[in-house]
Amino acid sequence: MADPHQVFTQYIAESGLKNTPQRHTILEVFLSAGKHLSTEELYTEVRAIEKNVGQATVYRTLKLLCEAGLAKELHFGDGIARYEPSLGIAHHDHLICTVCHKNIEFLDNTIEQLQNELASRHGFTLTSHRLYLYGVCADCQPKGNR
Amino acid sequence: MADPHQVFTQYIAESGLKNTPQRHTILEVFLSAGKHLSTEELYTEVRAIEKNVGQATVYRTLKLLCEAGLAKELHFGDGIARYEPSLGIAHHDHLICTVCHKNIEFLDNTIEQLQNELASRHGFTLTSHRLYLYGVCADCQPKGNR
DNA sequence: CTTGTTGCAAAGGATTTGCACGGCT
DNA sequence: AGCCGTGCAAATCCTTTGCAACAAG
Repeated sequence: MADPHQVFTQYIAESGLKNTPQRHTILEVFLSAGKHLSTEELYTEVRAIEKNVGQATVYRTLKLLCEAGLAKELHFGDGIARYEPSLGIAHHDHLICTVCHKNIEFLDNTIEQLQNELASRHGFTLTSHRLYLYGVCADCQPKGNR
Repeated sequence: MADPHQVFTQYIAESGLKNTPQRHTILEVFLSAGKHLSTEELYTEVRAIEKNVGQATVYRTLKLLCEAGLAKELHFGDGIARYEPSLGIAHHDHLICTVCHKNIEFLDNTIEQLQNELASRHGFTLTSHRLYLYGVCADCQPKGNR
């Protein structure tokens, strides 16, 4: 269970929306990409399969996927939005190399818990959070070790 | 010491740049704002003092301030960049209300330390990080307590 | 049939850039 | 004089939106 297409279909039905081939193609490509995709990258890959898809549809569908809880929007600091699948994927944060843009996903339960405590201490009901660590990865260290 | 104008002047000198009235006016307004400013807000406030300043200069100066370590760029998720002074201001993160956009600054040393450990565990040299907690503040809770 | 959906192109909003003029140094 | 900085407007970049044709329920 927890099949993304199924979840999507259900979300669509519940919202009175419609099930179109474009949407499922986009979801398909999005899920199988295996990495964070920008809208443009996703658009390009989708176009490789189905040429009759406009970028507007990719933007609209990506937004839909976020609402359906199937995708998460990420901002790595370069001004363009990236997306990653989120269904059945454990929450995690990102460690990003500012040189090669490689990124590592991590999860630190202690940090997560501290965040929740902190929010409730301020009377907030936490809905989401984003933690981005920017640095230089081992391969990109200035003192060339290679 | 650690007078921002002084730091700025020094940075400018070291970089072979020039000391202009616009730059100092912008810095002045920026420092005295006492809150996070978008480029447009800063531009508007600067214009109230000196009408002969273009927004391009505000953008350019803000970038300069970031390079000089006097400002930090923030992204609250609405697609527009905001800035806050950073010189002599302790590092902190942000807790943002998704309803009224009010934001609280906080610092949790344990979280900070865990981030560093995490980064070095992955071979990264951490240069900066951003932690954004999004939620609903006490005043904006759905079940109207008022 | 009714209403949501699509692709295209135009519109938008934020930020950047080209350029000729003006001002430090 | 030389060079950086400035304002203005045009240009970009990413994303959204209007619209007429189209397709799903």
